[in-house]
Amino acid sequence: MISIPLQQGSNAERSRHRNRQAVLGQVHLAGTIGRAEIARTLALTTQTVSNIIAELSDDGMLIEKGRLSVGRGQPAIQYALNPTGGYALGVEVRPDAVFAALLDLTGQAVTKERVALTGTAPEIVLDQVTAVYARALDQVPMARGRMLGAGIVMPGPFGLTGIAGMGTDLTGWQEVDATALFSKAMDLPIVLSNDANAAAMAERITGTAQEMRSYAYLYFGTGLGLGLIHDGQLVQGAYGNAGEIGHIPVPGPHAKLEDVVSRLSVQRHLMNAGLDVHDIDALDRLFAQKNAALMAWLDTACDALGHAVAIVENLFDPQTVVLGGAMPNAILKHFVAHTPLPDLSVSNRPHAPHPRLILGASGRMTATLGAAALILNRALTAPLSHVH
Amino acid sequence: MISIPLQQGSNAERSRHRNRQAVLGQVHLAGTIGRAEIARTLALTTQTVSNIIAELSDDGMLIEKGRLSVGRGQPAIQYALNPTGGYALGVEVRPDAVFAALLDLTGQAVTKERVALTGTAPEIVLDQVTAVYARALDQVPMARGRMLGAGIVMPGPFGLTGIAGMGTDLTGWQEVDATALFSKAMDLPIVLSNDANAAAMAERITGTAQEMRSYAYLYFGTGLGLGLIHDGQLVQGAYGNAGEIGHIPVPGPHAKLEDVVSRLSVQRHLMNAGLDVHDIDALDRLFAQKNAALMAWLDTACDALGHAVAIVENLFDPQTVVLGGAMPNAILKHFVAHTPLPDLSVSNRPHAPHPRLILGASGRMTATLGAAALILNRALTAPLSHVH
DNA sequence: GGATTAACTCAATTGAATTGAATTATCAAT
DNA sequence: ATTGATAATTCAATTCAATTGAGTTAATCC
Repeated sequence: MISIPLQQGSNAERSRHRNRQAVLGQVHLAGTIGRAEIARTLALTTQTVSNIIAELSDDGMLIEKGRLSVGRGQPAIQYALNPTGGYALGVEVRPDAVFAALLDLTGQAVTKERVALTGTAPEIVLDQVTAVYARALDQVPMARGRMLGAGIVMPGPFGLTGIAGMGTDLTGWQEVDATALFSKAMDLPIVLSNDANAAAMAERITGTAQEMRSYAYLYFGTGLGLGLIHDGQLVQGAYGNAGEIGHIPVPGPHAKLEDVVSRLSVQRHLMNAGLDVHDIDALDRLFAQKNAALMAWLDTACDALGHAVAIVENLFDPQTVVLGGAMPNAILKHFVAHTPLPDLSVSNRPHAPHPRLILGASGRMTATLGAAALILNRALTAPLSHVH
Repeated sequence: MISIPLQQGSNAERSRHRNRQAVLGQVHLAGTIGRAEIARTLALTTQTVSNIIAELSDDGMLIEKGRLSVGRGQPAIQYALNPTGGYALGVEVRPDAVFAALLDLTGQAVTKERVALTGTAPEIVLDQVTAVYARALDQVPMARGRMLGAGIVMPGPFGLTGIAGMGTDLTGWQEVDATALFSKAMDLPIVLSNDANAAAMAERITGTAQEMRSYAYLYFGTGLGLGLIHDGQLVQGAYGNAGEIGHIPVPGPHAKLEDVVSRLSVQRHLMNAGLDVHDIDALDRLFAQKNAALMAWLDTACDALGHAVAIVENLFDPQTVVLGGAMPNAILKHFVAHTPLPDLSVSNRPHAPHPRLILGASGRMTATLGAAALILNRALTAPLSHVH
């Protein structure tokens, strides 16, 4: 059950599928909305939308939310996503642990769990993931039979590339078809991605970028990742490894960007200052204390981040750049406030509709929640068509 | 008649339109192909494809090319694009001249023209463009009534941005809705883009990237541009200014990439060496003579280009990077052969299916032909759907 | 020469949209 | 308070473009 991009023709069945997706997407975007308005935005007739909504209500995906009177005419019956209408599992596999969360259709987490790993071999990981999935279903029996799929986040890059074997890869997984493996073990549709892509998608489903269709997300993980959303869909590249912004060369004594901007980088820097900091909370405390070593690192990192933003803006011309990831919220806020935004950029507009750099989700679970968002997005976003 | 991306539902009419596009796309891709094979790749029935092909043949878009026997069974009637079935006009507006070309449905140029400009004011440009369009229709009367649209290439960036007013913009056009203007003047669907995007699309329609759906194109223009093709469509960014790779900072004494890699850069460098070189042919002759100043510039440029390739590969993970533009072919070949490809890249694969850097179209008309390709692509490429 | 295979065609059916007419609920004007 | 305008909704009939199933044709294989 993998997702394959395919040049495919259209027929009645596939049209209906697309229209169901589009209707759900409009409801998600609006929060609550009436049929006539959906019909107008999708260029369908109200009758068609009525039929689809009846179907989706039967399936438990939508619920009525009373009537809303706007000016003259009969007030429109409002519809909203039914939270219990569908669930998505998000799983993040790290070298030392598996994080998992079960999200309802509206993107709310209904379970969260962390499981330590004794190794990263596929059998060990698979055992723990299926176990955590089973426990999630036990906690939320309603989700059984309503699972939309599972998003799996693993350290990229995927396949054999020039940056493989550099510590980011999960040992034992280089030659494995992870999608097929998880799909078989859990009997679910699987989407596989890296942390940055997942986090980027989370912003579209529940975060600060819900109304945007084109934006970039800079993700603080072990390294630095980039998630690109274009027309509401991830740009994953021809082989699924797009967004490895941490590996681009930067000016200065360091070889690559994530040597200066990443969790590993700050840990190394603090270690040189005699501080052994290994988790987000400790980092948060240091920041609250305005620790000199940390502040020095932040200065360098802000400059490098400005460089990264310059590249991303000029290459993609996004609506905005979102900053988030496995970092304390206060530090991300500091970055948003203090990163020097380049003048020489297509995004340096006199009357910009959005800030160029905004705050995204932070904390340990960001990528895990994003993994589930990859699945939810599939249910809620129809590919767009270009009309003339 | 502009192209607006829109979340839109599907109905019978729009399905048929999509299927016609997809059938034409398969014929274009294959050169000649039978109905049953098209039906298989598009997941439609042969009956449906038969009906669509009958329609397209009636419209003059397809022609029969005999039967092809492959093993057992009745040999399939082969179909090919009918060159005279549709035409696209490509227009490139430069500060000093307008270039135009009329392409038939297969991407062959049937007319080419250069018109000098006395100024860049919208009225002047519009007059010359409509005149050159009229002359093209006179030369190819068959094209009258069969025009698919016009692609217009103008110096970006579009709208007000941080890199506007830096010599790349066309004076008098900053506040103008160029698409509406051309559309009204010529009564044609218009696609507006920059030179790099257009050239990138040309490779997909007639060039070296016909079978690829995701690649990047580095374009030597006045500056250095980037065209991104993802899933067979241009990635233009939220405001249409994606691909301004020339403006990203580079290591070294220069501020930005196109200070080192571009036509302006080589001209400036040669000027410092006492050589006043202003056109492609002169540059070609210098290269043939292995001129020392030029060779020195090439060394620096190759390094910088390698830096650009590293960024593009790690951010997009494309199938390949195509190098082309308004440069002598021999020099582009030199770049392809001598640009140092970074080891630290997701594209550095042990068994790469494509070379990482390949040669694209070169010469003065590259972007002009590409402008027309933007229109042809619209007729030949259906957006893809993700099936599970 | 008969069996097999595959492309193609014809006619009937189906799925999902649209169309058009009728109904209902609200606002606005008299 | 009544009436008219407006907009959402529903019902029934229609239309569009696909699929389905049965037959025909033209090649290869044995």
